[in-house]
Amino acid sequence: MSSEKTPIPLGSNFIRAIVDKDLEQGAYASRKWAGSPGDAAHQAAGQPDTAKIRTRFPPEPNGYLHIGHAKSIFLNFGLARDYNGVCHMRFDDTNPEKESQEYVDSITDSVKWLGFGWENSGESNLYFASNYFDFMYRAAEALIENGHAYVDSQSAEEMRINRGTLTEAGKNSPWRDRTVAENLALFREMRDGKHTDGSLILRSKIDMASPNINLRDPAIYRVRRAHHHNTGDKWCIYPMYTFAHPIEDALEQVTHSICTLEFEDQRPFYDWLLERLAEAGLLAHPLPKQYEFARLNLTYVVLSKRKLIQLVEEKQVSGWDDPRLPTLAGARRRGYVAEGFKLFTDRIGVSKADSWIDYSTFEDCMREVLNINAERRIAVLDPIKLVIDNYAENHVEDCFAPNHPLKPELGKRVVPLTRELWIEREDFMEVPSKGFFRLVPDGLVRLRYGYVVKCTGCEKDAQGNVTVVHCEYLPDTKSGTPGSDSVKVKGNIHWVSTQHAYECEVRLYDRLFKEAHPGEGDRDFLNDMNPNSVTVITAQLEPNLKDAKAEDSFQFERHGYFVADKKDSVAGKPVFNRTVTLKDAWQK
RNA sequence: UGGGGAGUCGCCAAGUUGGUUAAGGCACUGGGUUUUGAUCCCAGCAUCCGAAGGUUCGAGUCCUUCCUCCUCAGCCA
Repeated sequence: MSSEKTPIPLGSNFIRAIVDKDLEQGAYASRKWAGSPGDAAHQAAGQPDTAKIRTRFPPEPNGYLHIGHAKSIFLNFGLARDYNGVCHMRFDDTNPEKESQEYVDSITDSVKWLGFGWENSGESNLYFASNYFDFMYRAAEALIENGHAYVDSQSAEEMRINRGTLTEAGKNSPWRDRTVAENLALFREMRDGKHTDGSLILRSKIDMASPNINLRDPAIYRVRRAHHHNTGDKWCIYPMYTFAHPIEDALEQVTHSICTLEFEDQRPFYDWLLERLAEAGLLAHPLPKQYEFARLNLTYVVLSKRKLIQLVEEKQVSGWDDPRLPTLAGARRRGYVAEGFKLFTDRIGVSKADSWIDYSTFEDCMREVLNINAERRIAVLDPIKLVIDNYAENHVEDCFAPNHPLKPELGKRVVPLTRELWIEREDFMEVPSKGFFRLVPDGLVRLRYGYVVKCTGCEKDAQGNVTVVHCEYLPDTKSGTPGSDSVKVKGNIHWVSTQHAYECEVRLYDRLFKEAHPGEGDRDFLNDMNPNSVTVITAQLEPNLKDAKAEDSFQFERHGYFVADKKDSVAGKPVFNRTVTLKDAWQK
């Protein structure tokens, strides 16, 4: 048995492999944590960090979170959870012009909704990049003092020209050799509001000939007179992402800084900056390391912030929480559930390969958890009347329907049976197509949880449309009675008593786009929108559905999963959104 | 055409230091169960790892060349 292979752990991916190795080698064992973010001196006075690893989820509060962010959330928070670490919730708010409290609120809501928090044993790991502006300023001065940064007087246009191209080296700025004293004075003037927006900029001094354009003296601090949602008007200079992000990670003692692939080229600067600050004594080793993974691409949706904003602003959808949008706020209203997101992220994995996930994979995950969690109810979405001609006119009879076929402990509920019922229009065919085994003239079918009935015919209007279907019931065949099995039928249809039904608005949602890759090639993505992405109907529901609370999910049997709308439901009068249909091997 | 990445079954994705039969999931296809044409169960599903050469007793894993795709030239993140 020496050749026994060790089983591959579930959810194994390259990032976990890195963490495993780091932990095994004790790469971060010497870290200290003073209970809050801070520089080398601050952390040195703390205790050995009990968190084995620290990760962070660092959105910019300039929009709503979407399904793509969910991947990052589960990755970062999930890693921390699985490795006895901590994941920080951090707002990367270094660009005041785009950010707002509204976005901060929606983001925290969504992350909590997915099941994560940042309170750990009395410590809140909710942070803002803007909390670190003082340190960032100090770090910038340290860079200047050590000859690693300078104030440039070139215009943005001049800088662009002198940056060179992908294949040609850039040219040094004529201001690159200002003295430390001069740079320091100028930078302080920038801070003190002595210079207009855009007139001066602080740049790191690295190499204008670097083949990596991100190393050609990247800008790190700009003058920008804008009100910040958090720091108000305290600052008129703001750090750039490139400069701010590594510092945020370091101050928070983050070990594994995980971001998407497009930041790969920034990693050399990330390391360069942190090393320079460590040399200056502002930070201590071990320093955080950046790792990149492939962002999520999902068919039939758009995840770009620009496009999402366009859909909302042009009122193509009802708002950021439109149930058809891939935003987490929209997904929640749609009835998608957090546990389904977890399943989804586990299922798609994490790698560096660009990939497109079929939207159906996402839907399947939702079906899978909803199948387990959602109680069953009966709903007739496209009603047509069925009359049981041999059933007593005013009789009301109790039928018993299990709340969940997989969970008998959830009990049964009573649904009233009467002479006139609503059934699904598509469950009757006067001339059946091949393979159809529901209601047909002279055919037998079971009224689910009730009796077997025999169809006796139908009535039609002047146009030939069926208006009423007639049948007769077989008295000994009631579900749950000894005789119920006496007659075997293949068809099984659902129904609601016309006199008891809850007439209700139901929104049938479908995909927002009709193309797998909206806007692919030179098409305008708006032209790829599905004109039938929502159909509002009036359905006939089983009466107790009136008591559904907002955000309660149900399986409407034989149809799919539906949720009582979070926004438009009122007590005693919920309205429902279709989350996802059931799989249907017949219609396809 | 410079730099940095990626290419394993229809869609994802494991494949540590080369070791001999290429995980797993989803989808799909059969069959069974079923008062949801759902669920569930069982079975099947890459002689091949972007291509071509090479090294080796042995290569998805090493070397060479080539191909394809993504990404970087904001005082955005």
